[in-house]
Amino acid sequence: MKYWLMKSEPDVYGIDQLKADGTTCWEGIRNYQARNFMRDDMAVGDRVLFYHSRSKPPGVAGIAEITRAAYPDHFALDPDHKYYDARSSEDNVRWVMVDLGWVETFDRLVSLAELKADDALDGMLVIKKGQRLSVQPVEDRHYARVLQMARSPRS
DNA sequence: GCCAACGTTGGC
DNA sequence: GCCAACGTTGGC
Repeated sequence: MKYWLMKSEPDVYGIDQLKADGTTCWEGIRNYQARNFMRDDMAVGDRVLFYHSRSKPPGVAGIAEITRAAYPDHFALDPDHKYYDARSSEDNVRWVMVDLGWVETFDRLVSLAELKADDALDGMLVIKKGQRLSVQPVEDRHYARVLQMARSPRS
């Protein structure tokens, strides 16, 4: 099983919404690196740190899991949809999506500031300056450490 | 809301 | 294939 971090703006789609929905399709990824991770490396059962971006504060809000592996993002074919991509066609959709299922909402948000301050998370992608990738791989030990932080009081 | 950092596009 | 212009992301 692999571990990931996926970003979402809670104003748009937060972990509470995922919990309410149970599962959702993760459409609208329009970055090749993120797409390639989803298409080539994600598998059903992989665990995801669900990260709230552009919020106060930003941070990891909980856990999701991959419930369906990559399949074509058909929203790319709909001219009226915000995720329409004119370069995609029925037999060649350039973008993929996966399905996410809710697993857990942390009792407390583990903020970006905390992630940055924790020595055990050195090298984690999300804390790197200018890192905009909305789908990122997470090392096993980093994933375990974030869970540990979520389950202990803020120090 | 600002703007630095980054990815993509397209003219040449 | 270079790179300037542009659009987007996301912390602050």
